[in-house]
Amino acid sequence: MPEGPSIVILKEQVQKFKGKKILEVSGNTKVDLVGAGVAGSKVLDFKSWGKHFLIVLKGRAIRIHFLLFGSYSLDEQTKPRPRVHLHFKNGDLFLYACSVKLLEGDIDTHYDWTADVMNDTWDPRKARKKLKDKPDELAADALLDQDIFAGVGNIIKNEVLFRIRVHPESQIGALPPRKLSELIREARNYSFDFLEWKKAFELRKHWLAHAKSICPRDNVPFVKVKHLGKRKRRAFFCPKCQKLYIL
DNA sequence: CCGGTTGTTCAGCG
DNA sequence: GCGCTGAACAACCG
Repeated sequence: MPEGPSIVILKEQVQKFKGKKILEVSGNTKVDLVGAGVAGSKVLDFKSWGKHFLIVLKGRAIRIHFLLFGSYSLDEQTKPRPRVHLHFKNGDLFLYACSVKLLEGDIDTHYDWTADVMNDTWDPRKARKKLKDKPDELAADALLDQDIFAGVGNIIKNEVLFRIRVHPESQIGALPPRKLSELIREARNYSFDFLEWKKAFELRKHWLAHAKSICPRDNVPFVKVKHLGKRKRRAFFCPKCQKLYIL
């Protein structure tokens, strides 16, 4: 369920609850939403920041993070033990196996929207500046850094690196300026491709590197690393066409 | 039954 | 306080 584009889809799907009053709240979250008086308040907006799904109320927001296994359903409860269940006059929102937090105060004080690769205000120059401060960082780790590329997950990471022909263990500081620009540009571009493919239920079909075994460019077997970089995530890359840049 | 995963946080240590 | 490591958590699939 994770990765930024999936959250953007969720945000679109719950639009019918925007402006509506939460009539009832329940679920097994440890956050005391009932005691906090969430029932009775109106949803002012739904927002997303990277992989965070935000239910904005007056003066506060419920922050949902689906981690690896989280999921949701609309109107029908499809799984046992919802973490959060919001009941509206015109339907229901069920959130399962997610992390829940209550953010107090203006939502804008909690988030830098320009760091979200899917956001209208995404600022590639800021990303570049942050990357400049981490020359030793591996390209694979940098792409997963939510302070720089909020919303990018492991699939997007692998696909972006394949697209721009960069080895995941390349160091950021060793990338030629043009390559660095490509990395930043494709982190956003691929996220929007991901969004469209996911909406069409054909995401996997478009994977060129992630979970694949042969490079579609030159038929060479992909290298598969189980725990690559400091974030120790799965990596798939072509030893032939993805260049290793080292300082 | 076991191993693996589109992710993050926190305790424990040096 | 920092950086690193491993554990913990969660649900489902093959």
